[in-house]
Amino acid sequence: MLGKFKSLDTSMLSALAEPNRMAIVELLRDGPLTVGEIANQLELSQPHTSKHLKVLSDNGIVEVKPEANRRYYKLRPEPFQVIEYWATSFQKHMEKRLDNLDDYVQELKNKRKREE
Amino acid sequence: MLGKFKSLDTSMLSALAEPNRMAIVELLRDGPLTVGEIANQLELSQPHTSKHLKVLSDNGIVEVKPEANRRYYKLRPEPFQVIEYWATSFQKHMEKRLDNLDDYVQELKNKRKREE
DNA sequence: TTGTAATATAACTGTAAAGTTATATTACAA
DNA sequence: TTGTAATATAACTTTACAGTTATATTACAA
Repeated sequence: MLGKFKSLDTSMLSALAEPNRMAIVELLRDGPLTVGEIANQLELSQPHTSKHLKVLSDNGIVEVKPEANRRYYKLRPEPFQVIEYWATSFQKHMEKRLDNLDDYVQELKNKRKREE
Repeated sequence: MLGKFKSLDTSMLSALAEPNRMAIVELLRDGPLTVGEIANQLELSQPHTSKHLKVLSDNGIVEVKPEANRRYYKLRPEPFQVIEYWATSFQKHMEKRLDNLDDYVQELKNKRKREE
């Protein structure tokens, strides 16, 4: 039967689904940045940026490295691995179901043939 | 340099990030269902279910097949392919950056050695 | 043709989250 | 020790969206 399936954390998805946060994440792809650098590049206010970073941080998408009075934010790789794994298994599951459907149809055909 | 990168559609992500909608999507993994069947299984009201299905439909995550006065909703495979591809490229991009960083550090070391 | 089942949609309410403004905290330099 | 730059956070306003209630639409069966 169709195998067990790990659900994807929807709060983590929500964190990524907000456009400004997605923009932050894409910025950080190229390396760690401070709050100020992020705010400048995306033309967001500092408190706004901090708030978004907190959401990303609470959901394990970024981590902080304090350095003097600056704070460097960088991406954690795990969430992206989790998402990739989820999408992959999801598709496998769908394909498998279609295969099973094929088998079922085939089975019906064979049955009919045997009864001719 | 780091290659071009296709952004992920955040509205599509938002559609998936709502818990009830994620539940609907996971239900539909196992095959098409009518609105009523989904509403029953998830214990959602009919209008509520229709509303969520509209969001999923507007974002290309499901498609409808009317049959008499029922409407069968089924998953479209594309969004999941897109998400997988996005997560994969994202990770590749990050790894590549780290490799470049390694190269850079190595370069600094060589330089220092030559200057000894 | 009337009644009913399945679904969509409009109109509304409540709440959560985005975004702003003002203030607190921390580290450092003059 | 005072001033300043970088950041966080509290308090607030506004907006978006989840969820409900009531009604409209469609297909079919009696």
